[in-house]
Amino acid sequence: MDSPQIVNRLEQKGVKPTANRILVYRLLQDAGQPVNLTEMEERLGTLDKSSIFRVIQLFAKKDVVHSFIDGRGIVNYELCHHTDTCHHGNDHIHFYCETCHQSFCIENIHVPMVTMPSGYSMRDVSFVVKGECPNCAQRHSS
Amino acid sequence: MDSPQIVNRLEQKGVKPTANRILVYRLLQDAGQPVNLTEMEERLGTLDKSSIFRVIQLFAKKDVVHSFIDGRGIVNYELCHHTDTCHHGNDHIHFYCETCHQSFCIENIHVPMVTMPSGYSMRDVSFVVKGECPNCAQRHSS
DNA sequence: GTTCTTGCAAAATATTTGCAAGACG
DNA sequence: CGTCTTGCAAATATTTTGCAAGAAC
Repeated sequence: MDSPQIVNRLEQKGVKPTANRILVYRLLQDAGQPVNLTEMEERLGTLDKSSIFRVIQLFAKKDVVHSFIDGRGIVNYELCHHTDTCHHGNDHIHFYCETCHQSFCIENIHVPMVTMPSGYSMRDVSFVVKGECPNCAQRHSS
Repeated sequence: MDSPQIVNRLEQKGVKPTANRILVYRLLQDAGQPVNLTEMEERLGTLDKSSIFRVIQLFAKKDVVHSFIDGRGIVNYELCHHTDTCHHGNDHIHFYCETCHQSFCIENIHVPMVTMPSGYSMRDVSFVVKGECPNCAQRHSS
């Protein structure tokens, strides 16, 4: 996705496309997997942590990204690929590798439906599997 | 459960029953729902945070408690009710109330089985539903 | 020129460790 | 005595906010 397309995408979501926001969007896109604030800070050396934070907060509010808590308790962000304004949360499960501390989207496994006891409202769900990712498992055995 | 029974329980799990450990165990028992470190510190005014931390770390290692990350990214602990030494993780789902920030065990909903893509190992799972608990929902409507 | 955005600094929150004193056996 | 446990202080890590300067319109 080129810059003009990112601009379109952001405007579509009601976000004014500033330079920083385009940078953050591109980072999320290039990463291809969920990233946390510290990782974003490392990869965007020029941007201040708090600027990234405010961009990503805005993205979350405007449904440009989804966020979830990884297996360590750290917030991770990923682009929302849904069209238009989606107001749903996470629909697929995530995997957290306890060796390399990376998170992965398991897009083809949807979060199973559960029916909460009456009285509980359900605004979002989070299903995180912890273990070791294929990369790290291979490195171990070799 | 009285102190002698707590002592038995701890010894059964291979934990030497010191005064602090019995206090922490009783707190978890009385709470009846998952609690985090800060809550424990508040309720055990006399115990130092780091002492509680080391007790709860030991409990987790010895499978006296299970831990999970709540909807805010904060570690919560609950007693493990399984007999003997259990080496499984969490088997039921949790609910996190975004209003009162309390966590609840939904004991009668087991974490649904999922089959990860090949190459991923699966050591633990976490299924957290976020929303509003019955108490807070009622308070809203009244 | 008014509003929005950004960068720097620092506060707030949660977790974790170092170390010396004390308890226990 | 030697080991385990505890409390205090402080380090670390992550998230969040205050504020003033700068950019955008």
